[in-house]
Amino acid sequence: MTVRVRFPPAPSGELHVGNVRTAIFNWLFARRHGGTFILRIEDTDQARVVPGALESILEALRWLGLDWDEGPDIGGPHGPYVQSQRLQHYHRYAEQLVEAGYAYPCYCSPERLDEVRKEQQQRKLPPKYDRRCRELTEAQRREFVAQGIAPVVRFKTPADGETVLHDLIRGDVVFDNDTLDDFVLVRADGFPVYHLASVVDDHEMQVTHVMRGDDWLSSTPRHVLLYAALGWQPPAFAHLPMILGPDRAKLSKRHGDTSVLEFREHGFLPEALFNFLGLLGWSLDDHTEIIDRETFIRHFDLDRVLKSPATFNFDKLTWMNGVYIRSLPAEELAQRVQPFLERAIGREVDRDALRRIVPLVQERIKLLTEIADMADFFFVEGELDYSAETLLGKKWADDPAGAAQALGLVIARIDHLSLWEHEPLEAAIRPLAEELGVKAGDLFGLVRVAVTGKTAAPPLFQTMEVLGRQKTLERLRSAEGRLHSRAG
RNA sequence: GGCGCAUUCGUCUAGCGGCCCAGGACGCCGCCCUCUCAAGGCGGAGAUCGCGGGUUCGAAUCCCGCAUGCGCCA
Repeated sequence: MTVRVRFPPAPSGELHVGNVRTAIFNWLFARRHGGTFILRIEDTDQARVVPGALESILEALRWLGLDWDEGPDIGGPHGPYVQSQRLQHYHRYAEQLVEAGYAYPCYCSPERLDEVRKEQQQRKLPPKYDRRCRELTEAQRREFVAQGIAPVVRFKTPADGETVLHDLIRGDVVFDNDTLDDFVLVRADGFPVYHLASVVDDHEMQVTHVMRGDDWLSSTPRHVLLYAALGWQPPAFAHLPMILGPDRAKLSKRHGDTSVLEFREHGFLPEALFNFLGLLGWSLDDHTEIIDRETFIRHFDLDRVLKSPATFNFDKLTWMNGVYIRSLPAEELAQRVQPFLERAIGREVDRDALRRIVPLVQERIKLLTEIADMADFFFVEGELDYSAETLLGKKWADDPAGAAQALGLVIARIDHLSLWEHEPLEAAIRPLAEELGVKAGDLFGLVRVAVTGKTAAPPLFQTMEVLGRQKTLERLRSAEGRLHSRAG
């Protein structure tokens, strides 16, 4: 049997990291077993459909490198892959269920259902439909039809017995049928409810494994019952542990920036997010943390999926992102970082210049966005923005004249260097510290602020090399000048 | 309220009866390297394995209760 799995997002908002972990596990399972990964759009709840959401979901999946074999945009042998375009399928089976006595039309008004529910709550009973329309006579039914009441279709849940769910991750889970409701299959507006639509689609699309969040576990007995009533073989079920926010509640938009595309905006690499999410609820062994896509595919399986939920650990993701950034070829990192830098400084940057800068910052950034803070000074024209206090630091705070003199000497030493590279630069400047009777670090610190405007920056001499003779000297003279005017 | 699921360092996890008075990773702390910041190296603190009963020569690992958390149903 060849594996067929699906990922069914609702186009009601952006794809968030909790959902996408489910997509990753499904994708991995399909790729591991040479199976098919199906993308299906569950938009039967039309009121919740958000314009543009579908496109952004597809974009997020593509960004993470999750490709699908059948789906709304590419079609496939079991299309269409959008539920709102499949209504006739659901109606056909709903009718079949009614005719076979497994379902019935219900004409109860929302008001009546509300009253029933309230009364049950008062009597501390579980809220359940009281099944009043289950045994309507033909005459009563005709009467409702004559009144023009649009019915919902309800499933006739067995009053007793139990339904067993064989879950690949949690084992057998048993539900008493009397705790189940006569749930709605088709709403009054003719749209099917999730349970019907997903069962029908999973069957017609020949899905072999339903892997979804744990939050669906409680509704699965309904699905099992539906499969039986329709005379179908149910797929295998695997309920994945959920991802929690810092407050240990199911991760959602409420927890802030949880959308996949927002992670992209914040400078995370797709391969890092993929790695991190793939390790939430699954592990390769007792020590491997950095796992590339191919290794995931080679080893992923359900037997190492955990049962317990996992809290999303932002710090670890950030660390992992740094690992991936450091492992990138410089050329590639330059390419990835370019849009973030351009956005920060507000103009285009030259790729060749960036290529020379990247090696200096590569092991200093954990997020692509950090390129801005780390390298913007390379692109500043004219004066750098820093205070005299920053320039002088602790060492020179009481001796601006000394600092000015030191800068003057630095300038004199490097002004006419024949080779403007970091080694000769260092060879020219380092001995000066001893001559001045100051620690090398103190002299370098002064020069660093003069050249970069920052106290924390990439290595000084390489920075000077990349910055170039002209800009470096300009900045040193500017700093010297500021100190003179301050001292004077 | 009913039903269901889960419970190992702060967090992600290893562990499937003796190798564990519990291993790895993130984070935290210290030291080293060092021109700052990082990266890297070394070391440290951190879990009576939710609690209580069993079973067993022996339990984080098996069984039963309880507690707590979460989810679903409206």
